[in-house]
Amino acid sequence: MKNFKRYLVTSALPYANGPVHIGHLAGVYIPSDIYVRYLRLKGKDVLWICGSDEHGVPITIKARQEGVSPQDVVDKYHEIIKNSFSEFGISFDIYSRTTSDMHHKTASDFFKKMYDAGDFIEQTTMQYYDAEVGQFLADRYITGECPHCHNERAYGDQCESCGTTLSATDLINPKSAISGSVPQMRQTKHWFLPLDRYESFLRQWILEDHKEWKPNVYGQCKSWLDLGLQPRAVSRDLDWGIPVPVAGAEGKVLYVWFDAPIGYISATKELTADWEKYWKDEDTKLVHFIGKDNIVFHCIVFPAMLKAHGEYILPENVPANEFLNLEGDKISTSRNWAVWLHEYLNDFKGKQDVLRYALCANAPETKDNDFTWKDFQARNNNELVAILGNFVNRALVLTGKYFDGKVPERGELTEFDTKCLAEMNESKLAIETNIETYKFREALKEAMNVARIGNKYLADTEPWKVIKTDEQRVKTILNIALQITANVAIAIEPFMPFTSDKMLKMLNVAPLGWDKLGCSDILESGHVLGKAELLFEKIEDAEIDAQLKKLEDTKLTNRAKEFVAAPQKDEIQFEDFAKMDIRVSKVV
RNA sequence: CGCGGAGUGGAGCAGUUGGCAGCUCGUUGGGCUCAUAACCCAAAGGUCAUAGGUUCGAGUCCUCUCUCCGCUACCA
Repeated sequence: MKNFKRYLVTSALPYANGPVHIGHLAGVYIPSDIYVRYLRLKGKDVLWICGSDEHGVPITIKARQEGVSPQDVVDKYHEIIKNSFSEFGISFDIYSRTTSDMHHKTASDFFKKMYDAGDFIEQTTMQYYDAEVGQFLADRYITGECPHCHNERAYGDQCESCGTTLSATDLINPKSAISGSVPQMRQTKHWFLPLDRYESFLRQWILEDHKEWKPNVYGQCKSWLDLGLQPRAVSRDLDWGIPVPVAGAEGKVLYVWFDAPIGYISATKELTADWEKYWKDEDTKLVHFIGKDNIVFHCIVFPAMLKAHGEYILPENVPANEFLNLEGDKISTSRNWAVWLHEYLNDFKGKQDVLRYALCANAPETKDNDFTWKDFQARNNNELVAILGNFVNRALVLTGKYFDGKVPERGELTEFDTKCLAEMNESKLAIETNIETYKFREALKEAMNVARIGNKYLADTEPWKVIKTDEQRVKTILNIALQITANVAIAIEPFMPFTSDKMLKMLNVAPLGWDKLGCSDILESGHVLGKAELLFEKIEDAEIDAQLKKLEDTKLTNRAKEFVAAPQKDEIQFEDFAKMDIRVSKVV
């Protein structure tokens, strides 16, 4: 395996048309935060890049709906998103945005360089145009009657009733989804990235050289490559975005999916003058953390762009996660079916690590998973409180009681002591291996295992009994229990940084590096410990019920909306009404 | 018959090249009493979605069927 000198980690740019929710966190930001924190603890040279994705049609639509400018929309959500991340300890080195000057220039130059090299093809096509709002319409924004099943609410790209893939021109009686007006066909010119030119390169690079990618990622790429790649438009007719930097391209901007990944580069440039070292040196390991919906862009389109441009390195891995559902239903921004981070922070003050833990322990790494509040409560009460918090409390309380809060001196170790310390050392390796192969759930379990070892150690050595007969032995026992506590603080840092911090304060020590993990001499004897406090508290049923009630209300609201929106049924004649057999009874 | 991922004890998940089915939580019984009724030990509980096939042997490979989720529509 190649030994890289530095790491460049990116996380999918959240789209700035709404706040971020638990799905974002579980799928992308927590895994990448764990990965980066781990690398930093190991003293690696690592940059972690992210920012808001602020262009594209949906933002212009949202702006129109709210009667504000697109800039107002992205300004608002950029702030909310940025704050949520910061509150949750998501430790980007930079959180930038694609409306920045640096990004406009970088993306524009990127396009220009490819344009000059003849990497695009120009094509003039006919497309639907909404004259009322003065905008060309993407297939999705056209509705009409499906030519196959005659569902009247089919979209221009697909009929959700019969599942057929459509083209907007297939629809009977097309209407603009934005204004409701009848769209006209107009001629428009666009630039296309001929992905087919990169097919053989991509086949070799992914299918041969990166067989270690996750099955969901590899399989998806293989499917795309086997189907054959088509040229893909990289421009749009829109007035919100980065203007296509070519003469005669007025009113055209770069397609949001062309400019967004370049945002990783722009943000790195903003962060450091040394940016080229991270993007252009073969000794850099580039890793993209994304959700499964982004696989094609990060594995096919963006690498093709980077390859075409010529100067950049390609990602070493793209560990995409699947999706997280909420209480059995798909998370949805439009249906408000989500746990919003800014709301969680309000409802569960100071409990960032609890959510981080619950989401990591149940992260959708191999398939879609379900977040339930009951599971959240159980994880907190049965694992964080009972195993982690309880062990730390036991070790510190016992030391306070018997030795006045000072680390006691260690005597000779028994065989059992040595065995426990050895187990702790094994945990270190297990955590490392799992993090490095993007198995964060398993890594977290191994980190928690260190606390389990601690609980078992105390249960087996029974210092509260031994103290009556052999104080020297108890000194050794508690010395080891405290060393295990210090180890726990290191092991959980990538996963629960706030808790790790609290533990360090309670142990009264400065931050410890990853290489200390597995050591049994972190705390010197005589060292005075800080004040012990509980790391976690139980979450009562009432709090969980309140959250469930909130979701139930959302469901009712949605149902009410749908009821209003549903078309009325045709009126019937009295004879038809009379055919019905209606009976009324009381359920007791 | 479009393509990809997934379907494993009550819940959530592991199972690498095919070799006696594991983990966390929950449940039951016991132990301990330092600790946030927490901790430790033990047990029960699975025909590995379904139906066939290859093999000495299949959760693992092949084929059929069913279900869920994605697949340049904003959303990880």
